[in-house]
Amino acid sequence: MEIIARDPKQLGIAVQRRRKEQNLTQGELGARMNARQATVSKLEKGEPATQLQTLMNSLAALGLELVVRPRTTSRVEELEELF
Amino acid sequence: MEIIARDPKQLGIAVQRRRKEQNLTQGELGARMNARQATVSKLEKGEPATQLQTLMNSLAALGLELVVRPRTTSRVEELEELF
DNA sequence: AGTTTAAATACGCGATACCGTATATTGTTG
DNA sequence: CAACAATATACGGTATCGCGTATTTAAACT
Repeated sequence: MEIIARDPKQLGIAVQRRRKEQNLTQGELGARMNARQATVSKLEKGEPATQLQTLMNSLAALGLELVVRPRTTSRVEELEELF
Repeated sequence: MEIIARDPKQLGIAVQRRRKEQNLTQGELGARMNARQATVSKLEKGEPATQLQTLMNSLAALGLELVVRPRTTSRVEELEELF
């Protein structure tokens, strides 16, 4: 399932959802990414100062990846670039 | 254009590519996201300790968004989950 | 209700972000 | 090659991470 994330909070939700799908606790996920349970907690809560490394490690541990793409405008999928 | 990012470095590359497409300097992008040119520089270089906030602000300023999805396995696009 | 498991918080610590400001490098162009 | 533009680094300062360790809430289950 794809989740669009435009802020740290949505990223946290995506991580949490996936973690639960795999029936992992924060502690177990933390163990797989060499982070503490408390760190996973903050990440899932959408702490904006979380480090990129922490996010990417969690995604790797959960078998997720990111795609960077132009913002979709929901309505017109193919909106033209400014140039 | 979509860019798959599995680590901070690839994220930095995605940001930089987009910034150049818009003919912006690091300083100009920084101004749009309330960050210093030096911060943009580190982000684009893939500094792993960069904060999520910094990344998300840059994406917003560039009209980009993230999609979180299961890792693609390149070969067999539809590989089954363990359960 | 009471016990156990999980998640959210806390304290001190070392490391590093990002800030303002500034400079050193590197690139580009005439 | 000179001159300017852009990027990479640097210094002191404040803030916060993530760490180890631990505790406090909050959930879940018998």
